[in-house]
Amino acid sequence: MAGYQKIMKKEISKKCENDRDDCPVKDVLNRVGDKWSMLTVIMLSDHGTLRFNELHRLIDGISQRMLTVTLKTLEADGLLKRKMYQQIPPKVEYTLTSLGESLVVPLMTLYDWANAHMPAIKAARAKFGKAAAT
Amino acid sequence: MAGYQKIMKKEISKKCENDRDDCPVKDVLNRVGDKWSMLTVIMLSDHGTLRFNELHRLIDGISQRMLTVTLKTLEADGLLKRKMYQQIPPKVEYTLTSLGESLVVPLMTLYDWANAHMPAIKAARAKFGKAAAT
DNA sequence: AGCCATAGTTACTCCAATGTAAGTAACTGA
DNA sequence: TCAGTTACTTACATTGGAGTAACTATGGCT
Repeated sequence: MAGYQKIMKKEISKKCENDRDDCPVKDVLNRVGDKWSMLTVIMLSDHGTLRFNELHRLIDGISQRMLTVTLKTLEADGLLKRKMYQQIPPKVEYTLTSLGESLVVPLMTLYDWANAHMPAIKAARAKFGKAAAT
Repeated sequence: MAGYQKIMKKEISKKCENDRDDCPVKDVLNRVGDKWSMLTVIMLSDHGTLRFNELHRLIDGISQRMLTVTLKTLEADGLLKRKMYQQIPPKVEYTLTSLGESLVVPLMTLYDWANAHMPAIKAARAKFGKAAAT
């Protein structure tokens, strides 16, 4: 393993050992790891700007409540911005901030890893299931 | 944004739109995003090989049950391997597989991002909290 | 008058993840 | 004889994230 990664490993471990309620990775994973945030970020990254109901239609299966909740926490974290138009019927547009766009990069890395190693993981699961059944 | 990323973005969106229950990123996030998996992987990555109680002491706050559950799912996914020694009292050693080690790399990317942008996120939260209180 | 649309909110339920506490088997040292 | 060790398992309680459905306000359309 490269020297850089060795140094980072030490650091990551130290942070999470001593400071476990304030570990930034845990914090970020709590956001990104929920059911809808990542999908929302990806949709906005792909389509640029979207209205509430456009997102609702695009993200298959999300309820109105979960969409508002997800959008609110993403907005609170500064990952997207809301633009309201004072008109009837209401119109609100959502767009990723540059912070939100920058999150797409590490997400991509994770996507690459997941995509590359999914077959290995599925094989391991199948094998484990068989071993447990024996 | 670079061409490579644009292509990846299209792909990630397509996968998650059409195939939402089999999106590999969601699957991986479900594992990595839980409360203890990432910490366990990091500890093992840092220390190489650890016994059950060594992990228990190292991961501050984890219960025995959660440690066994976490280790079992990580093992089922092929991210770590168990080595049992048939002796009394029992001795079991846990080590990351190469698959598990490879997961540390994207985790590092996420860590870098989280570390770099945490101040911005905290600032956004503080600002949002104030705006809501008004 | 009645229905549709937008962008939500409110009040509930439900379930899976997590936590707590105790029990298990086999041996060791005091 | 009895506590201590290791690596768990089992049963039960709790909690927070997610789901469902109904309700809100305003105006346009028919």
